Amino acid sequence: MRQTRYQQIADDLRRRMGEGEFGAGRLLPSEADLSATYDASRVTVRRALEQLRDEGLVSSRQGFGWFAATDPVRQSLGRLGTIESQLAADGLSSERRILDFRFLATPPARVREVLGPGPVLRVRRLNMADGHPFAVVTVWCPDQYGAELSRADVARSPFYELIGIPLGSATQTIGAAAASAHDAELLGIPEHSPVLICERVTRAAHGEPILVSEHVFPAHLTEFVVELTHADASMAPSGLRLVE
Amino acid sequence: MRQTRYQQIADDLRRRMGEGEFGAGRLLPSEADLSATYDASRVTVRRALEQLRDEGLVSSRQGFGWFAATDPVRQSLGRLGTIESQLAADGLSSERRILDFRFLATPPARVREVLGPGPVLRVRRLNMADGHPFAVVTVWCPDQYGAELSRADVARSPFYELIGIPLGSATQTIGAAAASAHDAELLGIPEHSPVLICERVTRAAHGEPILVSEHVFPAHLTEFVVELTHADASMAPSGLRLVE
DNA sequence: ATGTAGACAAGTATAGGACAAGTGCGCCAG
DNA sequence: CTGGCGCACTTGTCCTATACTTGTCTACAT
Repeated sequence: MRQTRYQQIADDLRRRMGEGEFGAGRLLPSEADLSATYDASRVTVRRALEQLRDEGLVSSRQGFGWFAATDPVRQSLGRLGTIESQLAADGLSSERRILDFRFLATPPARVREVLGPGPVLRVRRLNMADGHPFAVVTVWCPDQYGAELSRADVARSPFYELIGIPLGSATQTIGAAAASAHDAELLGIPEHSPVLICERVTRAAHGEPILVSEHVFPAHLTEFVVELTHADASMAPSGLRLVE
Repeated sequence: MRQTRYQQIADDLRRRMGEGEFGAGRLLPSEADLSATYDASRVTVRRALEQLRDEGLVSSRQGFGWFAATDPVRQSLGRLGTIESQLAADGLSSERRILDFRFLATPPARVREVLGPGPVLRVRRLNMADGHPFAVVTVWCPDQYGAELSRADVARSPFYELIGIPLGSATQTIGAAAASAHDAELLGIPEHSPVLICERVTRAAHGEPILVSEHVFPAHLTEFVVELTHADASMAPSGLRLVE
């Protein structure tokens, strides 16, 4: 047994919810039904459901049942899956609208810090989910790798596939800020409303940084979920650090 | 024999783990299984596993099993340590100022969902770094565990130490919002300025949720860092999900 | 010092069951 | 048509039992 049974069931339910099988606030099958379909005891099914409840994906009412906590389409993006893959599973459009595609001789300071002083390709795009904008993404990539890419390439495929070299580790930084006028307009939210900002430095397998990306999400639409398999020795959220 | 048997086994297990045979928090074969496959006694297998435990590669729980401790997210989060330890390393003071300490007969709905309907202890505090506030923290804890705690206890020690039962996993949700008037005043920031909000459900080793906590940080002071040891198959930040 | 073999205690996961309490719905008496 | 009752079904909470796991110990061989 590689995993506990209730975790397998929780994973499967999470996946099924992600595929929209249980719609907006709809009821899930009863514990008895799930127990039968998974061929597991009710205790085990309950443990799986309770874990999903801890994650905020479902709620329950005695005598009534278990139901998806929020809108299924958005709910679909469970746990550590990626948004595009989840949307694809839903058959929903996850369109990448390219806003800007240009080579910069002198990148911003932060990008130079990571990628070095050379020229870079900067691509700015708007990610759409189900017809609505949900992220403004900017990607910086060294000239060397970006030179062979076309605007059409970038619109069609994820960036990482186009680079053509194996990726290694990445460092992801999550912060918050007030929306700039520009981002607010693109995302259809009021200026200065809160946004989540995720900066990511992706490195090649050999360790050299090859991509810097910044994702801006409306705060009311998005949140990050991190599973910690053993609780940290502190009440403070893990991974947090003070900046500047 | 140039090497001891248990060192050979430890080396082999280390190699197998390095090849990803036991990924992220997955269970290893039981001591009995390993004993059979390596044709060694259980004691010897244990010595090998204990060596790996000393190296931080695996953990174990009685009655459950051995599992790989190499979850990239958790590892990096753990490595970063807590804010308090960072402050201590910088020679800065950190203080916990208790704002409120009371028992609630009927907790908020979200807390009831996780902890159950019973009464809870709610502690609200202001975390200070170098004399400046940097977090408003609210912790909910079942009456059962909170009954023996005093206000002084909570001010002195981290909550997790006071509960006195071993902690298991946790689920951490990171989002952003505009600061409420109350939080803004406590943190010394303008109302509606962006804040990072981290909700955390901490479970005991046996899986029962025992703590719900909410941390509110000023966005300009704080960010989360997540290390991914192998880049995800998407440009989208890992762990993100859309909500409501 | 290292390894083998075995026995026992303590903890975990799961199955299966019983019962209480809450919900929704149809039926029936009025 | 309406109100109330009962029935079927649901979750919430307990219990026992079993199989399996790690933790710990003793005895013995190399």
